[in-house]
This record gives sequence, structure tokens and C-alpha cells, in this order.
Amino acid sequence: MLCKDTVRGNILEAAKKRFVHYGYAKTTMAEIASDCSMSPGNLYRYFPGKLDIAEAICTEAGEYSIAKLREVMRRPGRTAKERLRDFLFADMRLTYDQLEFDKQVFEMARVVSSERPQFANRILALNRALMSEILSAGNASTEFVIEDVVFTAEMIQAATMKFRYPQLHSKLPYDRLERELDGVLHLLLNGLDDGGAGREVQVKPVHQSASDELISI
Amino acid sequence: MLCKDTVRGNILEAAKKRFVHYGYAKTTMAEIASDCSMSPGNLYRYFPGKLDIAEAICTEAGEYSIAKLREVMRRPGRTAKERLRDFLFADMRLTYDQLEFDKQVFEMARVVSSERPQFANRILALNRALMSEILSAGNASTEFVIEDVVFTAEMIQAATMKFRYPQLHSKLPYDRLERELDGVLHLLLNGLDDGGAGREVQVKPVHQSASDELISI
DNA sequence: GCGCTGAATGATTTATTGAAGATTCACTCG
DNA sequence: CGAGTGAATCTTCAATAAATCATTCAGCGC
Repeated sequence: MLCKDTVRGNILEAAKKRFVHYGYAKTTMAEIASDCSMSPGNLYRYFPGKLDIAEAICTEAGEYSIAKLREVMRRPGRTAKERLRDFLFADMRLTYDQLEFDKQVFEMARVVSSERPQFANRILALNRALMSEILSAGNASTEFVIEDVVFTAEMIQAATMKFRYPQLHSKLPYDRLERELDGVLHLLLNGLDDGGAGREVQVKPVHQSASDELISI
Repeated sequence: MLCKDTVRGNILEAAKKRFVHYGYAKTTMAEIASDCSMSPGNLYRYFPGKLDIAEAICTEAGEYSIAKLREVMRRPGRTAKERLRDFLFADMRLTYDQLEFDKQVFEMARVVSSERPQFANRILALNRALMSEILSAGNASTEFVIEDVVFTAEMIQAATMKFRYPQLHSKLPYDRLERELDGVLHLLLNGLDDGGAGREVQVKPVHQSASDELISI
């Protein structure tokens, strides 16, 4: 938990401050070392390199998200469908906020994800595990009839990809994203036979045409 | 249709050859002009700039795709569900092939999409229009019961985003993409109540764990 | 040996500048 | 005029040099 008691934790704390304040690229190993009152060389006794420090910080952030999502999942008195909905909305909200309000955090996440592809995959896998739990519970309560829970979790992840790193996949404002996640979720839960994508959440009137999506590639 | 008869068409033909062969960046306006036996300045009587030439070429390609998709939609003796499936698979295949087998085309598409965000949106809108047709037909045959066809098409597009510019959103090989599209489609059509994401298409055995997705950001 | 230092090394980034290329425009020809 | 030219301009790119920085390692005190 980025504990200041250990040398390693100390380094992570110092690096995090710098990365968040000045950005990953603009932070030098010498600065981090200096903040910890040590020499640059000594950092390498605790981390293989700069990127690994960033990865450790991101892992920490990822675990925090997972913990938050676990909380959301534990909310009592909800059906499996509601739980799935809570989960996906909370997930979107968490990453959206993390990335939206801090350019520097966004930069760090992008660097780590692109240089260490396995990192993003680990996070996705953890996420999928939680989703599987929800689906299994839904099976147990006869609310769902899902043969392969793990596979289905994977498919839900594929279908909600747009909402997972919202800022990377579209330039939509948050309320538009909510509206879409709601619509997609309705389809996933009920299929096309059942009234199509009913709009359960009322966000703004019409006006918002799909045409102003503004994808950036 | 990139017709050689008009000056404009001539320019487009010449530019397309160069762009596809040498790439957008490596092609100069002087070269295009020279291929058309005219001076560079004269190109500007027909196009506002280099990017507009590329956009025109991409628009052409987009319209070709739309035409192909229309053909697929017209296949006789298919249910609305089957038609929707045909459509989405054909769409994925078309863009996948277009981008996979030609680095230069990929470059051109990326440049145009990023410099002219509205371009990608126009293509998406056309696509959505076709999907709406399928959904409406499904309503007419009582196969679907969809209140707002346009909205639902939008949601399907959101849920299948991962498969629309496959190479941009994941590094999955084509058979993995097919497997996922199949799973997502099953969810969209039938919802979670119905056996979850059944695997209707058998692509390879297990082995393929979701963990080797390798997203690149 | 263990924890650490800090100068040495080599890679990467940044600045600079000359060349190349996109775009413009005053002008020509029919 | 309408179609087209090509030199002039202004932007962008590429190559090089300079500086910075990540990483290494020989060595120091405990």
C-alpha cells in the first residue's frame, strides 16, 4: 500500500508524487532518488528500472479499483442483474475519473499499458474474475442460466470495451457514455426479443445524435 | 467512382496509386501532379489540399464497403437474426482485410480518421442506417420487438466497437475475433437469460485463454 | 557481505537548421 | 474568362549536434 516504512514504499511514494505532478516523462530518476535522499544508482537495488516503478504505482491503483468494485458488489439486497449493472457503471466511473481529472495519470497509464501489454491484461483478468462471481451468483439464484460463466464474462467485457478506457475509445462526454452503457447493458441482459434497447435511464432529451461521436484513431 | 474521364477522377486515380504503393506521407503533391501531367498548383483547383484527396479516396472505399454490405443484406431466405449476424461478420471481415494486407492503406485510413474525425462518423452513420433496416425488417416479421430501431442500432454499434477497426482495438488474430464477435452477438440476440453466451461457432478448442489479448494503448 | 554512492557509459531527447514539400498567387495561353 | 503554370512563400520534415537522462559498476564505509 505504498507504505513509507520500507525503502521500496518510500521510493514509490516519491515517484508517485513526481509522476502525478510533473508527468512520467518529465520526472528523472535522479529527482526521485533525491526526494528519497539517496543516489540514483540505489533505486536499481529496488526496481529494475523507471518503467517498473510506474507499473508498481499503476498496479496499486488497479488493486484499489478492484477493492472498490468488490464493495459495490457486496451491496446487499440486489438482484444479479442489478449487481452486474452496478459493477459496470462503477467500473466506468472509476477509470473515467482516474483518467479525466489528471493528464499526468493518463500519460503514466498509457506508457505502462503500451510498454507492458501484460499489465493491462492482468487488470482485465481480475475484472473478469469479479464479473464471473456475479454471473455465478445469478446462476445460483436461477436468475441466469449461463453455461460457461468465464466465457460469458469475457464476452461482456468485449461488448463493454468502449466503456472500459472511455477516453481512449471515444471523445464522448460522461453522460453520453452512461446512456450508451445503459443501452448496451439492456441488450446484453434482455436480448433483442425484449423491446430492444429500452432506455431505462433518462439522460437529456434527444438532441444528442450519434453523429457527433468524434472517434480519434 | 474514380473515373479517369474527369480531371478530378484522374487526380484521384493517380493519387491512389501513389498512396497505396508508397504511402500517404511519402507521396508528394508534385508527384501526383506529374503523374497527371500537370503542375502542382493546378491540383488545388480540384481539391482544397492533399488531405482532401486522401479523404475522397477513403470515402470511395467506404462506399464500396457499404455496397458490399448491402449485397450481404440482400441474401434471400434468411431470418433477421441471421441477417444481422451476416452483416456484422461481413463488416468485420471487410475492414480487417482492407487494413491487414496493406500497411499503406492502414496509414492513409489513420491519417484521415485522425485529421478528419467527421469522416469516421459519416461511415459509422451509414453503417448504422443499414443496421436499422435489418432491425426494422425484424420488427416487421415479428422476430424482434424493438421500440426505437435507430437507438438500438447505435447500441449494437457500441457493443461491437471492438470488431469494427479490429487492428486498432486489439492485437487478436482473426479467428479469435470471430469467436468473440460470435459470443457477443449471442448475448445481444438472446440476453443473459438464455444459456448465456453459447458458443455457436466452434473455433479451435480451449487453449486460447483471454489473458493473451495484448491490448495496445 | 550489505547497503549505498556517484562518476562513467550509452541511449534517448531536445534544439537547431537546412532541405523538401504543401500551398498560394501573379501571370500566361487559348 | 477558364484552365493551367511555376516561381515564391510558408510550413513541415529530417539530419545533425548537444544535452539530458536511464542505467551500470567499481568502489566505499559499515
